[in-house]
Amino acid sequence: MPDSDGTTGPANEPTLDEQIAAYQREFADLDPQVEQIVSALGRLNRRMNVAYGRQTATLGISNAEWEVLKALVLAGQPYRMGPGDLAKQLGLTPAAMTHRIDRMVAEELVTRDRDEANRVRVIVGLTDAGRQKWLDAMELATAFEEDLLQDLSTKERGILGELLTRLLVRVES
Amino acid sequence: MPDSDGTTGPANEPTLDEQIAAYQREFADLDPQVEQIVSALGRLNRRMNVAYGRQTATLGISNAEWEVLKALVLAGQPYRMGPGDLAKQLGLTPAAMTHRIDRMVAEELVTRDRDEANRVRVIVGLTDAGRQKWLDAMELATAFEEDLLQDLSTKERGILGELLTRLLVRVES
DNA sequence: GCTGAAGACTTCAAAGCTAAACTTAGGAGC
DNA sequence: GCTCCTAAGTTTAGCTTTGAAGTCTTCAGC
Repeated sequence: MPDSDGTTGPANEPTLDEQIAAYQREFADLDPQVEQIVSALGRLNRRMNVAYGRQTATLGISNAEWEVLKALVLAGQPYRMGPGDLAKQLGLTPAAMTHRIDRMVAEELVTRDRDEANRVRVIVGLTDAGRQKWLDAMELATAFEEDLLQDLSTKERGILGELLTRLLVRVES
Repeated sequence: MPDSDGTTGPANEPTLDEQIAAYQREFADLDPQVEQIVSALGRLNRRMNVAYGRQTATLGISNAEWEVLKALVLAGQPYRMGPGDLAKQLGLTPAAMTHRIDRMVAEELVTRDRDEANRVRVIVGLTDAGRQKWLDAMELATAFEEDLLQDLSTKERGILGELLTRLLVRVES
């Protein structure tokens, strides 16, 4: 759902094809095939994050908070992690994690306790309300994702997943 | 380049497979195929942005500034756009655009002038130095992207590009 | 059992973003 | 040719994140 009305102004965002053509004009040795993949990845992701943002907003949380809930659920029962590990997974500084946890504790999505066995450490735990928020968000997200992939057959989905995973393996190793 | 040394601490980021398995445990009606695609997309994009960030940093600019340069080049000769149109393309508020242009004018990457034909409007233009930065960044970026796709054959690249484009069309229309 | 050092947050100051109020130029209606 | 309205940017206040400095455990060595 972009501003599909052409009435907004003179400069609409170029289409993917226009974008690639323009880059080729400006940078001669560009591989259009590579550019198509990379640009599509970037644009897709931006659109998806906007969509997720709209969904989490209807639940009264932010995408940032949703990320924390995801990490805690991912950790599995009993849904506990240290702030440092959370920060690493989310790609944040420890300072940002401290503040984010502050807010989420105030909203009662998570708890923060000192680890009695090792009082340097802190343990962040998911509350029931937090787990429920994650479930609600998951419901919305999976519906959106299914809709996104609607035009792809099961076979095509398999191929796409496999190709993306190979790229990911290359970047993460 | 993640923290591939396991020495960093107890909680390493789960692999994609572990992540999907965990979500399935916690959310029964999850389609693993869909989840693989969506999660791979998200993780890929995060890694890529980190990589781009390292590259632009070596050129003395930020990813944010690079985005502005890209938009101006994309507009084509004579590389001029209004702040409002820039903001729309980059997904920023006009306020953020004002500040970002302030910084880039100070760094002499762009110019800001009032449109004499319509004095409500402002015109942001690319300087020669700005265009050169874009070229330098493009050089680094294409090398990285080619490396990222190294394991995919030409045919596989074509398939991937086509599938991603179909998803993008669905989200952008 | 003291002391120094390392580790795990937290605090503080500064950068960048958003939302909302404000300023100014251009047009429409009378 | 005023007056109101709209559009385009800018300014301001508040929030989130970062980087650096600070605090408080724990542990290793003596």
